[in-house]
Amino acid sequence: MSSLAEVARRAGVSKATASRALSGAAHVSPAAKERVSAAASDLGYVVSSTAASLVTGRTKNVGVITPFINRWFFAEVLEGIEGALIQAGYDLTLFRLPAEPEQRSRLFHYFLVRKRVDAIVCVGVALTPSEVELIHTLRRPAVGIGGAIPGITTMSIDDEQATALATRHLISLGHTRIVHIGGDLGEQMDFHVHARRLTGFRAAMADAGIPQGDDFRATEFSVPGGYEAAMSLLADPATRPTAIVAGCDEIAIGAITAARQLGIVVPSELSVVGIDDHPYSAMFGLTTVRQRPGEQGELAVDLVVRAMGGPDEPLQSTAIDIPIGLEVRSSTTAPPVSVPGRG
Amino acid sequence: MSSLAEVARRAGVSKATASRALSGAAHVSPAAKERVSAAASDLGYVVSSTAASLVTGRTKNVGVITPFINRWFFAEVLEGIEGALIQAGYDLTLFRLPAEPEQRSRLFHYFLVRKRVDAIVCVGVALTPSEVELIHTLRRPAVGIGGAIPGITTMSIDDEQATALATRHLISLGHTRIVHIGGDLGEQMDFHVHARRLTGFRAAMADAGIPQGDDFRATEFSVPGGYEAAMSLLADPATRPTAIVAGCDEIAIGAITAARQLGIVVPSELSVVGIDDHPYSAMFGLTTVRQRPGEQGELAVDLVVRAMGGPDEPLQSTAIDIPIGLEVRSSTTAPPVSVPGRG
DNA sequence: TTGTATGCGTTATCAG
DNA sequence: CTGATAACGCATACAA
Repeated sequence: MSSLAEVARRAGVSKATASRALSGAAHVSPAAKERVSAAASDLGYVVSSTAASLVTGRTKNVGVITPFINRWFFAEVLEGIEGALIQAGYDLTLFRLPAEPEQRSRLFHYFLVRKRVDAIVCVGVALTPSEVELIHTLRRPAVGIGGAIPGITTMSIDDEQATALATRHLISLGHTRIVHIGGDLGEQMDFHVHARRLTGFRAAMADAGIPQGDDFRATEFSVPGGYEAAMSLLADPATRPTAIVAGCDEIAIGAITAARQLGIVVPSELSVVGIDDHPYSAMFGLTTVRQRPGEQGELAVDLVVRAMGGPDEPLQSTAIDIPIGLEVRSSTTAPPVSVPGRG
Repeated sequence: MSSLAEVARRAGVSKATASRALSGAAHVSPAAKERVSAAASDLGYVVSSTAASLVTGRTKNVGVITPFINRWFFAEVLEGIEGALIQAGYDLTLFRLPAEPEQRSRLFHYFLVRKRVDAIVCVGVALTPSEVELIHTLRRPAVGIGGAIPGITTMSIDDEQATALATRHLISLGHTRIVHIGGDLGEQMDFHVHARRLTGFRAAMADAGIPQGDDFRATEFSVPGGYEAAMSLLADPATRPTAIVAGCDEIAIGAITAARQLGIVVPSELSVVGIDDHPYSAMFGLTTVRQRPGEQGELAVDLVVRAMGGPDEPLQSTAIDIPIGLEVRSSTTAPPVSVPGRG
């Protein structure tokens, strides 16, 4: 309510020194500083960030774009971003990316562009070349999480390596009849993660010289999705695999639930491995490939904050590879019947 | 980049008419309007929201405060809020409420106060009287979700009625040995929902004249939490209950998983009912009490948007009761051994 | 219908 | 170290 002018008057100084005293940017005599702070707190003064932004050109606010809020990976990233941002003194304005191209365009050209944000963090959205160009003309640092985007700094796990790692773990245990339950290739997310995870799975199988037949089931990236897919996959004892590589932990958990329901013992009769290290995985003893989305969010904030602070050295257009690791629990073991091994 | 002045010059009009043409607020000749829009799109002009805010005093931005992002209820509410807000032309800046009092105070007195938001939506946070007072002196409409707050408009389900409804369902089926697995009363969330749900459970039991003994287990509001609690609760066949009222669906799902693991058949040997209607509930056939968090978020936005649009008629300080309903699936049935009924 | 002029609340420049 | 003063980019009251 009260303005800087009132604070200055009450402290008996000019607006300029009041501003300097409050922002702490320049040298002000201790006495003046003291009087100004006292006046400010008396009046309950708080800067108008809009006025400050108008003159500085900086908003102390970063925009986050994401297609989902209520999904584990995205929510986790968002939490990481939020924490890091508020610690760095920035606000976070949240934009959910609409699926429809027209709405999406409106987001970029109307909401994002009004000089409201100093930087942009995209999670799980593959910017189009024209969107990248828009961001560049805005001269705002941007970083992406979840996949590589030409022209901007991004970070993500290597999706092919993730399923490959999981698959090799199974193969090293002696499995050869392995099926991948992953995301629907038609309902791709922005970075083709479904396709990439399938590719990694098949590459690992091929590398091991394992012939591939009916090796893939598509389903929703959720527990019910994994449950349904596994229910049909495991129904026939004659044809069912000895191991499953799930596209994510939620699918894996659904598959384990289905197996239990069908009386199939995990891991002695069926091994299951997931990707994520979801908080629910430990309870199911799920062996999984660990990724820490929250830390990815924090790292992204580090990068944009540094880019905003420093001079105009624009963020390098690099694709950072987030390390992954295999978390071995009790959902994987050697297959029930001995199969011809390789060593 | 380009300013209104440039647009005006290019269109051959004054800044005033350019402004009027773009905002569409006042009458502008079709010809002028046409030229201005053309000039604006040629230049890729976009209003500076900070400059506009400075003069109008409105930011077209609402603040959302929530203690969690990555929990089903909160994320769901957030999605509802986000969608409604963007449709109404507002941005959403997200604040996660820190647990520590000092950080919390900083959030309110520093971040929230800088004339950045036109309104506030609190999700699952019980504002203190002084926080309510702060919001009132800011003269910003505010609405809360998740519990009643004296002095501001709030909405929530009736937590006592929710567990009471679930419990009565079980009682009507003939159960008398019922246990409530709910949240830890020590780790209360802001609105004492754990305590209120326990109260509703016990009230329903008392109303039915069922004597209560060891009738409550505290755990974490999560699948693993429900799993662990149920594992120990159900271990002894001699003492185990015939039915469980879970504090939320995730606990219920954990309990069902535990029961299956112990070879206890749901529902013939054990009935389980939850609260929420979580997307995973259908897969487990979980009978539950439905609440739609997303719709609560949308309703909250409706209210604040209306309050911002209209004159200074501040939001009524009412507590809106969100309707709930029982969703009967296959996790509940009559108890295994006949017990003395009442009718 | 249109143009002119003013002010929103700060920060930054430049003297002093 | 401090004080005037000029922007920042826009919306509006007022005059034409």
